[in-house]
Amino acid sequence: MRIGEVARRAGVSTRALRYYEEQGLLTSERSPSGQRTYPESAVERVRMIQQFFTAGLPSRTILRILPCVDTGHGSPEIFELLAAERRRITAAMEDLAAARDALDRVVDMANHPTPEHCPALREPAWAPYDGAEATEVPTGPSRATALHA
Amino acid sequence: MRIGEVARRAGVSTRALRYYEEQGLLTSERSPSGQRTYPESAVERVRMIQQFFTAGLPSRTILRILPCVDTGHGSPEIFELLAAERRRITAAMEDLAAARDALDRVVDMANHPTPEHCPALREPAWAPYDGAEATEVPTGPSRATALHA
DNA sequence: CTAAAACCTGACGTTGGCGTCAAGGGCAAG
DNA sequence: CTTGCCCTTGACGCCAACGTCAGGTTTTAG
Repeated sequence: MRIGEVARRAGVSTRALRYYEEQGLLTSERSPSGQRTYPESAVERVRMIQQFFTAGLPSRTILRILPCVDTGHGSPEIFELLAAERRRITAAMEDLAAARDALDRVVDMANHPTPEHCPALREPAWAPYDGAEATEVPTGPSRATALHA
Repeated sequence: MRIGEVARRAGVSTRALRYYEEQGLLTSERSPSGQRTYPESAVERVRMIQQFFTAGLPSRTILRILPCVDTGHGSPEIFELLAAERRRITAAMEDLAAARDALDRVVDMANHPTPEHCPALREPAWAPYDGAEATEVPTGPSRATALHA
């Protein structure tokens, strides 16, 4: 299998695959003409790599984990690394949950304008912020709708 | 309150606070000599900003959310933005859970060196990931069956 | 045979949330 | 007055996972 098919099937760019190889995360055979050739298992390997990247693991960490995946065993240091990353992930999930709840609180506050749930109405602390400056952001007052997230 | 105390109490650097101000996320009065002065509420505000950053919200998005926090109401676009970010966060949590489970599988694999549980030595896939929908999604895989309530 | 894909190797660009000097000003204590 | 700590603006550095362009080769379809 050549690089393009792996990329399509794994849902990444060919650039990413070459980058993974550069980082030592992925190996490839070469055809006589120099083109990369991959086994079927590469697709899954790439998906796993992607999963780890998505979870915020840096490539160097993944590089240390993958041999353990390949061989099926690892040193105590690797186990500690795995445990540490697991803790990091758990902490990140808690942070995300907290931020999500914060967003929910914002929505609730906007839906129920009661002073009890609305610190902005209790204290005039950040209140002098509202009018002139907060609506327009960087340059030129003429751009109304350039927003598309 | 001056910048140093806000920084200490909010657990960020003074550089970060100046950066927030530069991005329009935080305002300050100035003393006659030009030093920044903050109200008590700034500490809480900074913590909220940090929480959003930790959750992966870019500063421009936070910039659009904060006025809603301040005033207690927002336009429909803001509500859609909040909803979209909430979905992003939920998806990110699912990705994290999937990666965590992948790590757990690595550990299990290393603890039980039986070929049945060792995909590196066998054929079958080792993730609840099915390659069926691997057609074309360039930005971030975030598909996971409901494993979180 | 030819033209379009697909592939190759560099190599520079991007993005964001700061860190980190650099060079100076303000202000209380001794 | 001077020491020392905190503050100011400005500007460059950084890191990581690629995107993207350039310029050339290989494979494939017609």
